[in-house]
Amino acid sequence: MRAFLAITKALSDETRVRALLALRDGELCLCHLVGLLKLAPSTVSKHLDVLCQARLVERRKDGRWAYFRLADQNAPLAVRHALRWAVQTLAQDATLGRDAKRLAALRCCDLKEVAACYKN
Amino acid sequence: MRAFLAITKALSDETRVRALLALRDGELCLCHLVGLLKLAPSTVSKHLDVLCQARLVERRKDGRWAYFRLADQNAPLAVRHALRWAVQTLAQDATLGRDAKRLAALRCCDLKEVAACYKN
DNA sequence: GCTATACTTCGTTAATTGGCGAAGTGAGAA
DNA sequence: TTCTCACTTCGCCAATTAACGAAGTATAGC
Repeated sequence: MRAFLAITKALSDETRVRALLALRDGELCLCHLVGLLKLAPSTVSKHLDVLCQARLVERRKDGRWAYFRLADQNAPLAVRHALRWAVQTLAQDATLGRDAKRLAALRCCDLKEVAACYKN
Repeated sequence: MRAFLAITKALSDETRVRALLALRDGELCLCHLVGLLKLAPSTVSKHLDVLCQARLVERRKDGRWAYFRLADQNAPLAVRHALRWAVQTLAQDATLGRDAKRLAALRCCDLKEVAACYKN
């Protein structure tokens, strides 16, 4: 029950769902997600932590950068099924479609450039 | 996205999950659920309303009694998949197992007897 | 009609949660 | 070793939410 509720709570916030689905096409670092979601880095970091606690997302540290990616085959069955359900259900979502376009652009940028989101 | 979040929010509270899964073996009236969950009738009614809004549960009025049952084949695909996922994932849950036992007893009782939960 | 009853709605309260900026951490650059 | 920078943690505030009891609604029985 605990693991189940961790998953449903993680999926019950639009910002977190957008962050999660943004990882469909491969890993991103936090500054990518900050650029996409246009929220404070601390806020985005916290959301990603919730997704990691639920095991929907995995974190990888590379130097100063933190990369996030969707859970893989090693994740619990409940997590994999939840991911599949979410991706299928939201396949046609308009907001996520717009996000995907913005992300395609962000992915092409140099990391240094993307990380300019911190320069305020 | 709106429908998706309605489902995940509905599933993100333990009380609601217990109420939902209690309906696995057929419909129940509110007083059954009040007896199971041991919460105020107004609280349980509100939780069931959230589940109905998400279309996970359907409500049927029969005289003074309100019966609730799981969504059927007419429900949206997203709802049916969510239900299947929840039931599968929580198949072995200890709390829900205990609930099932208590429910088996409650189902045998006369409705008048069950509705004694209002007599406080 | 009138009353009792099963449920819902409303208003309040306490706890949780999402947001922010400031301060802290730790790895690479200088 | 000192500084910079990407990120995380902390403390705060506003908004949301789960809980309750009281009041409202509607139906069965007298």
